Amino acid sequence: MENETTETRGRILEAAAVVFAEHGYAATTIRMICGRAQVNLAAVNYHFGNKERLYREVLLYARSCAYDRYPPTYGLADGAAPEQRLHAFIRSFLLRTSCDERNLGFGTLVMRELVEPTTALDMLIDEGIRIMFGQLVDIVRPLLGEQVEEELVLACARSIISQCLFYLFSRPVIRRMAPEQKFNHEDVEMITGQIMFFSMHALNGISESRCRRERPHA
Amino acid sequence: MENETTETRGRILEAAAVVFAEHGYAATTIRMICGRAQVNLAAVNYHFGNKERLYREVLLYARSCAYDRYPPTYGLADGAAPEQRLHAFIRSFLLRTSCDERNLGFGTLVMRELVEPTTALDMLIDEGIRIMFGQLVDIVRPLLGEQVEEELVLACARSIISQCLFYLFSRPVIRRMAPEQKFNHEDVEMITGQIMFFSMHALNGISESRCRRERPHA
Amino acid sequence: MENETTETRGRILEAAAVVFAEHGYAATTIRMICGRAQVNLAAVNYHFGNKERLYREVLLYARSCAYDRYPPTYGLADGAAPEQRLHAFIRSFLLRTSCDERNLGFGTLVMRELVEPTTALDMLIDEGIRIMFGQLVDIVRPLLGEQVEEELVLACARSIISQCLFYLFSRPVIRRMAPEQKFNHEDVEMITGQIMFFSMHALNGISESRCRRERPHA
Amino acid sequence: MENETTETRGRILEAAAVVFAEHGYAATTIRMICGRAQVNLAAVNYHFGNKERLYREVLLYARSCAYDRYPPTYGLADGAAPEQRLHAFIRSFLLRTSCDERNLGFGTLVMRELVEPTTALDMLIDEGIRIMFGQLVDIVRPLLGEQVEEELVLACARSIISQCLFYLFSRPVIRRMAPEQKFNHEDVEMITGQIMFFSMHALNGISESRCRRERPHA
DNA sequence: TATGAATGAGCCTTCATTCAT
DNA sequence: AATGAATGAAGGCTCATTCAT
Repeated sequence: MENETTETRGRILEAAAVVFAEHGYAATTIRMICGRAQVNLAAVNYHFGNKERLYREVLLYARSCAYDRYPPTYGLADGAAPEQRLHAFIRSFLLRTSCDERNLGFGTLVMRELVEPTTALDMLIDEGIRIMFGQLVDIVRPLLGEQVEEELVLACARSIISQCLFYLFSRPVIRRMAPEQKFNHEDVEMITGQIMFFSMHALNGISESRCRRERPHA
Repeated sequence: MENETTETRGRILEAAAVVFAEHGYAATTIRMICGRAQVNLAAVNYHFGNKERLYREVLLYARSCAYDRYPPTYGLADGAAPEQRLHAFIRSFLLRTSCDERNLGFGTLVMRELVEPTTALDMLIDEGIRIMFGQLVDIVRPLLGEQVEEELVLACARSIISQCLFYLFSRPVIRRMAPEQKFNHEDVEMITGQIMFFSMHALNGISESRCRRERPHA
Repeated sequence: MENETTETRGRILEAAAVVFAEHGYAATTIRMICGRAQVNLAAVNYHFGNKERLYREVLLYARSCAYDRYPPTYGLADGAAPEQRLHAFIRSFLLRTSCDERNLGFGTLVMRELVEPTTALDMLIDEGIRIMFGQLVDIVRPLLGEQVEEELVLACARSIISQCLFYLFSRPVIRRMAPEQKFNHEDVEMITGQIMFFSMHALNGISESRCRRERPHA
Repeated sequence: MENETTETRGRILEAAAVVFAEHGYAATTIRMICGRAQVNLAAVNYHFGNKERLYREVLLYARSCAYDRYPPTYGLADGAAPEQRLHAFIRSFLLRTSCDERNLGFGTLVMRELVEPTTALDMLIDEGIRIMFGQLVDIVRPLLGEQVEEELVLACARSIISQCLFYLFSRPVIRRMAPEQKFNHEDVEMITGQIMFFSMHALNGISESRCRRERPHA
């Protein structure tokens, strides 16, 4: 065959991503997935072995879809300044984890994995989260000025990434408290601006205060 | 009698809070709860009607326990300055949602509810989250200077609360990436400091930039 | 309650013995058992934990039923001669393992366990088969005369017990080759006679030949 | 071509014999067989129609293998005396049903069929067991002297064959009670000797007692 | 001739819930 | 107030078999 994966296998994968994202691993039944994918109940077992292995493949599949669409350098020209790179990082992060259907629920899946870790979390950390956080650290470091302690860089990176995660985790709350927010693309631009606004003021403030301390008599 | 709750009922409540926090609503079985509480399997349905109603009562119970121990003004003298009030807010938030057993898993329970909302989330929002967030907004507003738009205050409050939530959500990841972090009381003090450091620089920077724009010729 | 076991539990036990004997462990479904016992499908799990534990209890239950009805000394007066004791041993063995319904399929169950051993076989050997065989050895020994080597006693005991087992294992064949055989009580008496006839001639012959060898000049 | 069986078909047959012998008909899955034979999962149904027909062919195949290696006259010269013919019969029976791999589990397969008869048992009886038993009867008859009733001959033949079967059926028990027994070729010679010893004493004793009764005044 | 893909049936087990006491 | 017994529903998984190629 030309296509390396069966059509059935692909249909299961797409359906499973949506259902797992919507209901979580435990509450998702194989029957739900097969019903949505319009395939036989035993197909999951045939193609993936069992529910858990299907879940792991779904995580990888959704991640690759989301990252292919929105890499951390999304919309960024080569040789961009650190501030622009931070902007692109935040924006692509939000887009990647938004509930756009074509992300296959990637954001929600990871979020669920954080709250109810399975063995798949180690996989996500080792092959994704660690790298992603490292990229952020490399972006933040030059923004803090020269010779800044690594621990401070890490703390600032955490403060920034936490603001991005907030719009992932608090989506249900915001949807209830402010239903007019839709988290569509315009909202993402606005939220990116707010996070940038707050964070750049913080980083600049920190950078300046360290300069003053460094050269107090200047 | 004043204490309308029997001992059995109380034992179920305490056991259920821990088990629900550890395994989540769906993965928790009534057998687990009754086993831990050393009561009969039918006791849950007798005292609480069904699993869902027990869960709602558990949320309320855990919240009241955590809030009683760590109110938002925890360790704060009357008439404190805004910056001190922000410090107390952040610190009490972290302590309240830490995994100290006496919090009965309150932080984890809320976090799970965010990821897998049930009808109980509305209850939590209306009777808790909204108030808590309002308190933060009232603390942040004066820190941003006079006549600042409410939308900006809200955005800053979100940026601050998101940093507090981060240490709740990313606990499993941090536990894997940096196992030396224990989230005990010393860690809370340190984290509070980091969040304050980043946020005060941001708030001060924003405040200053607005002053300059307001009175450019001064 | 007065009766120590529930009625449901007892009904399951009796039904399971029959069905396990008829179809074997693997081919027996819990549905068959519950259907026959007229109880809910989950009752097996409630009362016995799982299929395997039920099976072990069935083995013990059927054995105690069969042994209570036909102990190795069945129909034997105290101080009987060795030949009479052998007769009683063989007869009670055949009766115990016959397909009389009140034996709850004990013979068939053990036979199946021999062919398809599970962990339950160790239990049967340690608590039953070993003792039973030891009793036979103690009966055979005096029949072989004085100072006979133990290995010879064991070999003769095996030859005798094998004839008893034959009517257990070859029942399906005999039923097909000689359908007039019913293995009812009269048949058991006749078969006992045949086994005794063959075996006593063998034992007597062995005993005599050893006497001649011992005292060749006598 | 002369060899109408393909290589795949042959591989399945050999693998199936071993697996059926080891696990029994019900517990054997087609996956096990195809896995062992290194053929596609659908090959069984393609070559044999279904599991049951494969099983029947396996029985026939294993029997022909075992009988070709160890015919009832194995190691016997023409015109041998009845006692020698009995010795050869017993010895070849034990060898044929031993667990030597080249017997393809024939003994175990027949034993399982006795315990869990399928329609294949009729086939085995009509085409094998009946003939085999008739041969034994013809050997035993002259050993009992002249003009002996046929029913007595049959009973003695049953007593002898039962001793041979014993070492087939009680293998799991013996393996647990006396693990040093390996049922290799030396063991077969020894066991043959024991069965002969016991049985010849019996047959001789019966024969003599009948002579005495026949000619009491001699 | 041979196979990868797919399927429908069924099994063991678990669970929340209810009932009779 | 509390409990042991019982139940109906459903879930994950396995299996023999079939189909299209």
